[in-house]
Amino acid sequence: MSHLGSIACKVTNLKHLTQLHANLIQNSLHHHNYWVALLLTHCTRLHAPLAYTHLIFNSLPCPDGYVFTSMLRYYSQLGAHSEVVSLFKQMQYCGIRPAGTFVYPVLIKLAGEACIVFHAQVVKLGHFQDRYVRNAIMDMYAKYGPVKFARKLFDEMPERTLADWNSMISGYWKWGDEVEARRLFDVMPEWNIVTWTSMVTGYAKKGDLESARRYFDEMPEKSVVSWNAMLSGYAQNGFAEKALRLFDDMITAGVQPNETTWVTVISSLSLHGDPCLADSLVRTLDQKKIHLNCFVKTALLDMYAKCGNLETAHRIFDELGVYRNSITWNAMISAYTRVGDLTSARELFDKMPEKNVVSWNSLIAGYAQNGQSAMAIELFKDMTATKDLKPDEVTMVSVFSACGHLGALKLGNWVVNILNENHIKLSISGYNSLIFMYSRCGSVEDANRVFQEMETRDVVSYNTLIAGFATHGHGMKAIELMSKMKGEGIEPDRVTFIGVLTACSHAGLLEEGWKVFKSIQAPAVDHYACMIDLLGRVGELDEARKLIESMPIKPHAGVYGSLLNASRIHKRVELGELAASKLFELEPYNSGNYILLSNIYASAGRWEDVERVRGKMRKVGVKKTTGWSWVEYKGEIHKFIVGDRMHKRSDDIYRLLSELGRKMRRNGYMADKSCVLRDVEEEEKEEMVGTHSEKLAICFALLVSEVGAVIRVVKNLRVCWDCHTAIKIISNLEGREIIVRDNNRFHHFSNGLCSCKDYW
DNA sequence: CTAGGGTTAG
Repeated sequence: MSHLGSIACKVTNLKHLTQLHANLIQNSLHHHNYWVALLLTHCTRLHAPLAYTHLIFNSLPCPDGYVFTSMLRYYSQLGAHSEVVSLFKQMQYCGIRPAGTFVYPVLIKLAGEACIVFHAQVVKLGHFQDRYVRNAIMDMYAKYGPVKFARKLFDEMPERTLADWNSMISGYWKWGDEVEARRLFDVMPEWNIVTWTSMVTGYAKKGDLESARRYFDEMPEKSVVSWNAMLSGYAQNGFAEKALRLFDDMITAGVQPNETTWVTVISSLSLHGDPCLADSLVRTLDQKKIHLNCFVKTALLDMYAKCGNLETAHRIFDELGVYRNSITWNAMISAYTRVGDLTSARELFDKMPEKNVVSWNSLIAGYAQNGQSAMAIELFKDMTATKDLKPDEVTMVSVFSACGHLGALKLGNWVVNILNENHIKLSISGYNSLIFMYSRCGSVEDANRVFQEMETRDVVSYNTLIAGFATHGHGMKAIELMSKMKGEGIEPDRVTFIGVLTACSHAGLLEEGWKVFKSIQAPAVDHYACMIDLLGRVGELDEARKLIESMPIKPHAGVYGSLLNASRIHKRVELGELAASKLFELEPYNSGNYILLSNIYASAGRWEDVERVRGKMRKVGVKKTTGWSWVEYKGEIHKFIVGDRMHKRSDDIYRLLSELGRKMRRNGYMADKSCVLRDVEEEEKEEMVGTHSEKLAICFALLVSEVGAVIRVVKNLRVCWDCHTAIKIISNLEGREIIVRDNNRFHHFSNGLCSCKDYW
């Protein structure tokens, strides 16, 4: 017996546990309640697999109260609520009287919403005299609410232990009541490590790291838990470097890191995405013979995934087997979405047993970030149909972004309704995504309204609205907003200047643009590209060329792209050729450059050169990028591609198209080679042939929309110039306002005119 | 036996 006792003391991992188990079987002690209860306790501590724990529990012919209690604890740790309840029933069925001291704390922690019932039952059974039980109930109210009930019990207690004070304090932190938490801390008779640590965690969760650090430094003594609290405070608030430095301090202070410490350290390191660092970390863990529990393994999985090593990540995922929890699944799902493998991500998501908000958010964000906005919104619709799950701010950020990309204002407003219905509070980044959505949906007024409503704004808020002004061609407003942000003490960054210069460019504000450009300390390549775009659009092409020649840094494709586009606007063949030759070196597979150059030749009537460029395209093997256009109608996105025949209203659309063609000719519009009715010709056989997508989308909108309503179309590329002319005519003939959003700006057509100046 | 620390999504 005594040797078993010494083995039992040394159970620090699952291998030891199975050894002890084997020893018990050898000594025929595996039907002994005492030993089984001990084994089950170890199972809880070591997060043993469910099947193994069941095996131990089921081997007992008649478990007693202690064995049941151990099993309850195991389930409670897993969060297996229904199992706890059924085990509790089984216990009562077996006639085992619940030992309040042991059973109730376990049950109560799981009960959550059912807490009042348990509270009553405990009082009825007379367990309320027990201070552990009393603390457990109070702690339950403190954690799950209403926190007022906890306070009532706390105030009515005949005597209060330190644990009661501590429960109450962490309860207040949990509900965000910093004032009350601090007040209690200040008036309580004595403090221990737990008290101090709760204060550190409380402030850290609030994001007030200075206060957290102050309490941490003032603590008379620290445990690993205290260090871990401070570490995760830094890590959770995005200060990975500070966390790692604190970890060094911890080692210097001679504190042994435990598994929890490593979890935080690994997650801080994984932000670097450095494979070498990952390998050396794993070696360190191996050298120190650190036991890897499921938390550490999940953190490692995530780290490998972020370093681009998906094979190892997946291996860990497989190895974890029954140890997998929802976080493991989520980490694996986002590992796939990060590399754009949405099929695998979706597969995992569908297989996942218990999905939570993060699972949905990961996949929705995955779709949104990989250009599948419509899918993101579909998934969000599925999510809202799931009753026991509420979207949160993170969900909204992705969905707003998706609506913005689609330019789907009605959908966006529907999402805003859901936001209000669920009383979701938005942080700065939430508001920023809302600003983005409204400005990309064409409602820069709403974007501005949201911006004005914000209590605090960051540089992204300003940048987003400035970019919104830029796409709408409001140059002066963008410049004014930049002055305003300076006035409020927020320094413009690289992105701000890109926004303002783009705005100047779209509004033709040469002088103001120059001023802004000259105010940039060390302009980046992108700023040069914007400035060259501005010079080019207003016709200062030689100035633009001079600016390129004077650049202290190597120009990139954007710079020559601006020059090429300007050459197209102002029909400068030789300059266009120069820009194009650079571009064919820099990005030979970008079809847009070939198209622009051939358009320049076409506008000069140099058809042989047009043919030559097309020949070059074929030779290099460049395929024309497929452009999509879409229209929002009744909460659905209707998407069109060149020559689309897939849409269910296709026949009607083409009928309308030819009707429009006849109408144009009757009104004297000529269909010449460079304009109006020209569609992609047979010559581009291998590619998509037919009517351009924006024309199809507009026709669809004409069919379904109410008379006189504004038509809104989004295209994911530049509106091609012949379509641009055609849309002007359509707006005139049909008396309709048509708004087309490009990949970089809004075109506002009415009465045969367009708001932009750079198309013929 | 009660109270403090952990991994995932924007």
